[in-house]
Amino acid sequence: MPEGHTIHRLATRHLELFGGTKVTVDSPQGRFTSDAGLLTGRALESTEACGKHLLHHYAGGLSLHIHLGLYGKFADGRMPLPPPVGQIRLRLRNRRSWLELRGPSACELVDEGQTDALKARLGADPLRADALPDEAFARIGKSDKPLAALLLDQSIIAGAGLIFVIETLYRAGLRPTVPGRSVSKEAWLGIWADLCDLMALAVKTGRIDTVRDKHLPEAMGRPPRVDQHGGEVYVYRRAGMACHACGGLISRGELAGRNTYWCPSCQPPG
DNA sequence: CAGATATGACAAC
DNA sequence: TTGTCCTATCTGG
Repeated sequence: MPEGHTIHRLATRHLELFGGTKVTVDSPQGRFTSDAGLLTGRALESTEACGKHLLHHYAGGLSLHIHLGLYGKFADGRMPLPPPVGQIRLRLRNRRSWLELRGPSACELVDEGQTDALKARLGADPLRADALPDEAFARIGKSDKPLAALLLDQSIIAGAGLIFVIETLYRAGLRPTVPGRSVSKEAWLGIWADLCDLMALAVKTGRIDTVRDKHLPEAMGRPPRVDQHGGEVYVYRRAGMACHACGGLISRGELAGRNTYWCPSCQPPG
């Protein structure tokens, strides 16, 4: 679930449900109990997504910082509260709605200085209107590291995760392993624009779709893809399957402990 | 029912 | 590069 588009949707959703109201917070699991007490009774003033980080800003200069990591998940609904199931780190409610958080890698209270520090260590977020691609290119263009690793580095680009990165590289015709140094300024601007488009679409739809119209199932006479993240993609988790464009078999590799995927002929080496 | 796996990030060698 | 953390879900036996 949690790439940047998910976090941006959550920021909007949480403000809709809880903005301007005082919240009651607890931690059925017990790992956020004392902090829950500090939040209870405060009004949610605004929410914000910075890359994959979610911030709730509460009255009195106190903010809730959440990072979902690999497994984190939110659920919400209308009151009354359902009986707690599983490990609920944080539960938040007002008169009308409830919110549950499970499995985050970060769930903590922070002050303004800490939110500033967080933002300072993040790179450009393709989902933020004010983001510019130049600083990222300054780092990519002088690095020997694989391009996929550079794009996943949140201090270079904030918010893109494995699916967006792997799919964007497919669409650019570049292997995940090409060194950053080998990417031209023009190629980089194309990748950046594509990330902005794909991620903005995902914010609208709530799923990651990267397949161009001419390669969609309807156009290609193939069955639509049904799986966990739900979108139509070219290569992510499609190792051994046929490339939608050329019919060749998709490859899988490993990069810093994560799976990478590419089409050997659509993304030629070097 | 055990084991593997997951869209992430970090510390420690 | 390896290990660790967090939780749910899917796989195979």
